[in-house]
Amino acid sequence: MKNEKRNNASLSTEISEQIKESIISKELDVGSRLPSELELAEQFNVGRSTIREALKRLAAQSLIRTQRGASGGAFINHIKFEEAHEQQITTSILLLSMNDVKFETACEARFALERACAQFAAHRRTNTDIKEIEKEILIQGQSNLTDEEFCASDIRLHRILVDCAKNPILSYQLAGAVEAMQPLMNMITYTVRSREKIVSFHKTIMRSIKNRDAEGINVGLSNLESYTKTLGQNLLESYK
Amino acid sequence: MKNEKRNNASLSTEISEQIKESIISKELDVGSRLPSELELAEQFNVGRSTIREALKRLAAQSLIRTQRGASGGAFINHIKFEEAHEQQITTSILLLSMNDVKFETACEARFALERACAQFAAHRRTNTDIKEIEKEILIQGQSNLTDEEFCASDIRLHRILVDCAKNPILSYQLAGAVEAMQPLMNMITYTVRSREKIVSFHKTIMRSIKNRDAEGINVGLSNLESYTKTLGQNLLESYK
DNA sequence: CATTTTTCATTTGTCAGACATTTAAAAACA
DNA sequence: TGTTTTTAAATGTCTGACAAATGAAAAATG
Repeated sequence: MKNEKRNNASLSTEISEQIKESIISKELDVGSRLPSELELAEQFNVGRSTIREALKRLAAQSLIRTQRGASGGAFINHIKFEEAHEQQITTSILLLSMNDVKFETACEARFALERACAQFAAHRRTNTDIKEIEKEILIQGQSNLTDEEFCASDIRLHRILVDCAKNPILSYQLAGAVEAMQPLMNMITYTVRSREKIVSFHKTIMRSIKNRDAEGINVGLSNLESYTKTLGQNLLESYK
Repeated sequence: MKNEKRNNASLSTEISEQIKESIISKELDVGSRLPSELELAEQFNVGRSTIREALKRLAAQSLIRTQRGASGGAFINHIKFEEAHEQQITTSILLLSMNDVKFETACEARFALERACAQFAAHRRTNTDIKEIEKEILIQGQSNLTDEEFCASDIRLHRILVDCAKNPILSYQLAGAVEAMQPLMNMITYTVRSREKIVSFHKTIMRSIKNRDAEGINVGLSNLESYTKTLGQNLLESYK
């Protein structure tokens, strides 16, 4: 771990950046323990609170986890898909809501990404996948379902769809992207309410997956896309 | 801002979570200022250092930025694509390197995502895009190029390719995914060295973009994919 | 009066020392 | 040997102090 000064950022920022680089460059192994806060403070020649603030920064990014007590300390964290996923979604949601992205743009991106796994999904879907999708479609048909429950099931369904591709990286990237756009999508389904049609699209897509018909999946997704876009447009015009 | 206690996490974690939710739920507007650290400490009934650690957590996620001096403080940050991008890449790189993802899986995901924008790229590419791609291809042909420079140009080229789709969300998601996999990819190009072939694939893809031939782009990307996979396999077997 | 300089109050950044709390290992004990 | 107690090390928190930055008000200056 080096000990140089670079820009004019705060000490705690610099220190956290240095440790971060050590982690990324694998100077520090996963699971290994950092020196105690007191030792780090001596090494970097700063106060303990400065070190603590640096460590909190790293903890916020799941780069380390801390443990209290004897033989406790800060350990290099093994980042799992779940954690990374959570973070990605939070960031993406904020990004979308703060940069007034057009609904059309978000919609286009979302379905383009989903279509990206159609080919794999058609080849690799299991019977379990089909059953799970059927389960969600059944749920979505219940008339006593709240909007929240319907949307939650919608998210699950699309996630299963993505998981059909049996590529964890694809799942990670896509699930993040799709879920991040869901708040925008929910705005639509909450207001316009068009469950029957959406469910019918889901059914079509499901049949294509069952038949291992990649092109059919793509068509189904594209249909759902244009329907969603229309809904979005109507909603927008109703505000004028 | 509420003031309840929930789980058994540390105070600073809880406080940062509470503020985070206030930001996501838009209780707090972008650009607005949080109370000063002293005021927050009083509000939450904790010491100032606890508040500071909570704020550092939020700063690490780009949710707030802090400014010193009179009328300084912590401000809700407007997250821009650039920042979110950086974070996403860091997380993804660590995720990939820590979860021993198969090269084949990463490769498949990467090119599937890139193909997702072929259709749009074919329709929307501008002449400027073409020029920029040609520029990178020229660079990649230079024989005195270091491996680092070649890889950097490779990244830029694929990023331009993605940007051809003129969908900022697609660009954000894909560029993140593609760049995160680059270290794995670099491992290949560094060792096996086969620039001529890669450049020839790039040229084919470029021609398809120029001709607005979406299918051609897909074929070109798929060819590049299978070639890259072969290289990866050879490299793996040479280690046996 | 207008402009420049100075002062000042506010706020974050850092440090030092103290105590609380947690936890694993060592020591004492039965 | 097995159980309980003690102890030491580490993070978590609080307090008070000072440094440094910074904008605004006040004062000095022409």
